[in-house]
Amino acid sequence: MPQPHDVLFRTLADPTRRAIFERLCRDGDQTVGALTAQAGVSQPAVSKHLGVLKRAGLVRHRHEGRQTHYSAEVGALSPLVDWTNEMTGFWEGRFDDLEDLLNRMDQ
Amino acid sequence: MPQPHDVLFRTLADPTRRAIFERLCRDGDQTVGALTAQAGVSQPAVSKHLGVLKRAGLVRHRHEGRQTHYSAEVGALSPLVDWTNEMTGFWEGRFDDLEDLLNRMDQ
DNA sequence: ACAATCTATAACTCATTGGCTATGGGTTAA
DNA sequence: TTAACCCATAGCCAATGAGTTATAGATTGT
Repeated sequence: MPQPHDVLFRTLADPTRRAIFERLCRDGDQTVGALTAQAGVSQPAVSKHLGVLKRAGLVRHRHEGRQTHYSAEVGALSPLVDWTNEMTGFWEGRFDDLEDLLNRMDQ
Repeated sequence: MPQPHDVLFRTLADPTRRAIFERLCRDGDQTVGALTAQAGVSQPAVSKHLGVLKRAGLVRHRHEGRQTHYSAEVGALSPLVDWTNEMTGFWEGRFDDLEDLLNRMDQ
């Protein structure tokens, strides 16, 4: 029942977690250790954030030896884009309605 | 120091608050009473959410007699759009790099 | 003036959650 | 095998924040 964009908003609301996602978008594939090195929080905290990001569909992971590589799944952001388009679209819709009204008043 | 999109993510993370904003986008100008009628929470809760939305720049308000009208400020969403574009843009950037590399290898 | 109405604020409670340390499971190196 | 390393999970704590009721301020109606 939670809409797709709901999970995204909740997941990306935390600055630390969003920073991890941004890093993955910018620099691509990263190990947990590399992410921890610049996250400013402990490794378990990073792992937890990665778990949340994964359940939101925002990251994928693959095991390589004893380390895990995570990468961003940018396509998962589309519900967010859709939502913003919808919100601004409503406004344009009302603008069109106003135009229609004015046109009809002209005649 | 908080980036503009940070406030937006935090503000829109709450479902009740986001629903209020969506309502304002869809149906335009609304009084606190009208918003409370369909929010599923108490009037003080709605007022609080409106306060948060206002501090985020997402709504404007005007007083009309003893009631307050709120309206959506859709333009305030642009940092969100910019952020998503940036995230997907990084990915395209890496894709372009790959293309460049392949082109150079062709020659 | 008084009552009714609308909104905002105050004070409080409770659930959520982001952080930590400790530890276990799995993998590579000595 | 033993040690060192990487990551995930468990368990705990403290801060945040969304909700409530109570109430004050401001406006309209009687």
